[in-house]
Amino acid sequence: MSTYERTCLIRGDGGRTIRRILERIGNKWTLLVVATLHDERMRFTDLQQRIPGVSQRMLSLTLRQLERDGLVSRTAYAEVPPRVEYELTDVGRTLIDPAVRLAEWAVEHDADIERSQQRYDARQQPDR
Amino acid sequence: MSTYERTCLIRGDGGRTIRRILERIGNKWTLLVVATLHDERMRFTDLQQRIPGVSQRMLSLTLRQLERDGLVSRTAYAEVPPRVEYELTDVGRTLIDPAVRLAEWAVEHDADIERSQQRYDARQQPDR
DNA sequence: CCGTATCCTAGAGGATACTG
DNA sequence: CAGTATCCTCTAGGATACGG
Repeated sequence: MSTYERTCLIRGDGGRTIRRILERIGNKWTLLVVATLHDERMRFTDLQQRIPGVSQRMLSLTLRQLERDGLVSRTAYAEVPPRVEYELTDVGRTLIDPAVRLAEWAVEHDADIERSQQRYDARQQPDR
Repeated sequence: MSTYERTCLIRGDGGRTIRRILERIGNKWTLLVVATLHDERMRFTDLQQRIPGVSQRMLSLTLRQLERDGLVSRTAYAEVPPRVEYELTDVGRTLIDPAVRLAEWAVEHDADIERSQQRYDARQQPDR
């Protein structure tokens, strides 16, 4: 597959594909939830503890969306107190690899980018 | 590198890395601009024509951010009328591969996800 | 031709309180 | 324990108009 063909995956349909995926995973908590669930089933509270800063509301919304998309499965046990466990589905697991690639890119180029920003800002705003 | 270690790239620092990259490329037009520039230098107007739906304002903002991050270089020629050309930098080019992986994932699983959503919605909202 | 300035709106996401 | 409900704020992004 040529570079050109591969790039067409991004802009082929006027960007609809890439935009859909970014709407899905581009929000604040989705990839964090997926990564945290990567190797074990987990309860709501466990997730909240392992994902620093997430509120009940946002965790709930994120899980609901992931469940709707079929990336996460939810199992409720009829117990008292209630117990609910979440885990990645097979499809959900396939998301980890591309997500990690992106994270690798980020780690690898973070310093470059920060330096570039500083140079840019220094040039643009020599005042103050 | 184990799956566990790779996943740590995502949540290792409390998600800061993945969030930074998503703030960078998770917006509406960035990846589209990068993909469009993948193989040739291009003028502002060319970009606008090849990216359906982008406004002057958003294209301008997106290019400015990409320039600041060092992913795109901007060359202005002192002519009348003015001519400005944009192209990917070396760092910018390295973003294409992980972005394409993500797009591949999207294409591959889009149908699955849509079916899952329909089943979910049918279960949740049998009313109306 | 290549932008910036201004104004506006929808929705993402936080804080807090309440419930089966 | 595992969530909803409510309220609020802030900003991404669209529309439009203007300027070098």
